[in-house]
Amino acid sequence: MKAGRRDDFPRYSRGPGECPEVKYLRLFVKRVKLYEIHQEIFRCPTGFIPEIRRHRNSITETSGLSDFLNELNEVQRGAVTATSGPVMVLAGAGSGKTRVITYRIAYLIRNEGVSPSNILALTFTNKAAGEMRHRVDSLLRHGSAGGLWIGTFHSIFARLLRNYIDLLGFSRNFTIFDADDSKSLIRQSMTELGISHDSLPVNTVQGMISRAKNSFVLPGEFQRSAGDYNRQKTAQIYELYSRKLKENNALDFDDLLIKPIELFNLHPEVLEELQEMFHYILIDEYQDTNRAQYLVAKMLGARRRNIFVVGDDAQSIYSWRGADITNILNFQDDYKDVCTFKLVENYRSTGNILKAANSVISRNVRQIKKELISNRNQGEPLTLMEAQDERREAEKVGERINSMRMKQEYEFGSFAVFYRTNAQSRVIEDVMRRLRIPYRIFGSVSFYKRKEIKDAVAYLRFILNDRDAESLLRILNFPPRKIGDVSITRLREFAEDKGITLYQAIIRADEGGFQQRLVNALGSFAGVIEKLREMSQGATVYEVLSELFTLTSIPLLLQAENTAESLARYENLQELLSMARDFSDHNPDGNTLGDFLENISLASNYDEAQDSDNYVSLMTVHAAKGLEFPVVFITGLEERLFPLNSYEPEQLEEERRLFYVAMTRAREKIFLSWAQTRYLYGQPHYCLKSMFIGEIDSSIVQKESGTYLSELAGKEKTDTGQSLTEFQRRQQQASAPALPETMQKKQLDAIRKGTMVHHAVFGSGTVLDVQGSGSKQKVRINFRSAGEKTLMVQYANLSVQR
DNA sequence: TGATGCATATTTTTT
DNA sequence: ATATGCATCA
Repeated sequence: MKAGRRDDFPRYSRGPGECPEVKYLRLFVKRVKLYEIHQEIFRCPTGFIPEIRRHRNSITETSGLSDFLNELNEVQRGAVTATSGPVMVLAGAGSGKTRVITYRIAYLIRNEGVSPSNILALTFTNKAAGEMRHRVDSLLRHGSAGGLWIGTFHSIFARLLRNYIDLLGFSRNFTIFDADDSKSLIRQSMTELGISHDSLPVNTVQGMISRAKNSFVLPGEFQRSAGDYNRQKTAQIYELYSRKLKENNALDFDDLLIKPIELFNLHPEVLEELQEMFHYILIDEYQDTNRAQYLVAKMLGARRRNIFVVGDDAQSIYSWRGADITNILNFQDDYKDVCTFKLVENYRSTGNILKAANSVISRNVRQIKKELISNRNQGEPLTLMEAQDERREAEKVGERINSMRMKQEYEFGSFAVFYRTNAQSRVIEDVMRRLRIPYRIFGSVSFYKRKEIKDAVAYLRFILNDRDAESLLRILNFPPRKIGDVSITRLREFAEDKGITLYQAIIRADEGGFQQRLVNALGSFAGVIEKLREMSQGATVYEVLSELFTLTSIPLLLQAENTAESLARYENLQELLSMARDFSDHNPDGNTLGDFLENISLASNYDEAQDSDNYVSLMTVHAAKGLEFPVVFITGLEERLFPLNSYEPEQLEEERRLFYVAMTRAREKIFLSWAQTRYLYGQPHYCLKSMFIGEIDSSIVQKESGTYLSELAGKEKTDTGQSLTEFQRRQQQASAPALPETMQKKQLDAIRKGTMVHHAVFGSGTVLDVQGSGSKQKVRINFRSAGEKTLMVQYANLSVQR
């Protein structure tokens, strides 16, 4: 993400008297007309006189804006023009959320004379940031949005940290570690601490650390509050991991959010400076903010309190990543004088689609009630498709796409197929290919996560930051230089002995008493690095990368291998090369190696711009958020898949929101589908229809035969789950009798630590421990009469006791 | 040191 | 089914 120019950034050393506000702005107060639209929709404390800051030069031009505001409905207009003090906009799906933010920014600049560089707009995705910038740009005269701070939380704070991080003991050329890098560092930390990866999986630790960071719990506090054994171990790992990050002069994604908070706490003068900088703060997708983001936004906005948040609690689907739905639910408590606007007029979907979505989401308890109102016609009913298995399901989807494309005026690009888990995409993909339907999968392995790309990028990273040992280890023996694990271990010992970094050890390898062959290899490696580093001072990223490829012959090696895979990798490297060239061309004022790397680190695989080709879109429901399609297929609507194993009410509510997001993507038509059996991890499983199907108003759901579900109400009531409460349904499912032979394993998932089980020979006992999974799963059980035994789940024929 | 087979673990993942 | 990490052998 590129936003603004580096040089409009305030220097830390600059005194407060010189801040831009004093230079360009003067203050005056204006009474803003309060919009009295449906009291419920818009409430604002009475007697509230907003303070407005204006740009000296544009005070006069207020009239030209009326046309611009006419493009908004009343509530939207209210949200755009209430420019002072805290504002919350609850924007239902398809209600013109982005429009409100962009118009508000344009309004601030054009009408209120705010300087763009005093506005900070935070988003979650690069795509959203890009779109926002683009739309603001086209609302304003070209160029007048320059200096605007629009970007993702991560990219904006990465930029801020580049200027201040020396205050925290990092240097400004820090590397941003992605999830893989940090996993590997965590793994290292665990090994050093002698903590077995089996008893405490790396993924778990990574999750716990990330969650701690997202909640702004630092290692010290984590340690203090660590209750059980695993958490205590994790506390140690967290501590060591943080130290290692510092040694590497690296920040992980979460650090980009919490380091600013640490910085502000330690250096209030920096915070003040930024508070003087950002007069207006706007946050998109506020329901997805985690605690760290919440804190940092609150700190930045504390002085002027011009904080504007847009979100929809019903679309909060990232709680498992630390998003804290209470941030939006409690916004009104945090800012007592908040103006709240509810956007409920939906411009996207037909009446039936909204009716369906409303009927589903209304079952959630934790929510801010709001019902979307359609301004379109009723449209078609939803269609429910049942298939024997997932293959047949995919075929039905494909056949529908083909027939609708023939009959009606839909093109491939009108269709989207959603699924809950990525694993489901494979079959769909197969079938699409067979039916010759052009498709595109969103969110498969990210370009930047591919090995060859990561290797090349690791070189670039290391050139910039020679403390980045993670990258160093990646490239030291790639391409192979006969520097193996043994040599690396020795090298590390040598480095530790001398108290120098690994790279310094490489440079001084001749002092280490290593084999001459190794010294030579290390020397030639260092030669490559030094040469590239020198070059990187003046040359473009493209030139450095080309030189890298020449010096290391990585592309040549791949070409020589001449397998389909190696050639694909070769192509990817070429792609990287042309990306480097594009980058230099498109970012004339920020195209250093560091800029390029930051861009790569913070890019994601969902960012790719939609090209003009005409294809069906395949993606997970998560990836679909923020998009819309005329026709939507929601597949795999089965219990334990969608909703995915969620017995806790909170999780179930999140699954329901996810389903809500899926439905509200559709403009004209929704197909719901489920399969009676499905392969899961290579094992066939019988499936039950998802409870969500039964939650939709049955008068607008048609079977393929054309019968409405409401007509079947008497016969199939229990089947659709409609007459059952959620609780009853869960109960029924938990005790679902006699799943067929192959299904038993699934049911045995219920066996975990503490479960009471019964065994034909040993009698009853308590599960102490579960090891492994699948057909090799074993359990350790303490039997009341027979004592402790370890049994294979597969053969033990255990039954769960309640 | 590199290649090969074996065991293991598989939600979602804006950055 | 499939990818990934880990241990063992050539």
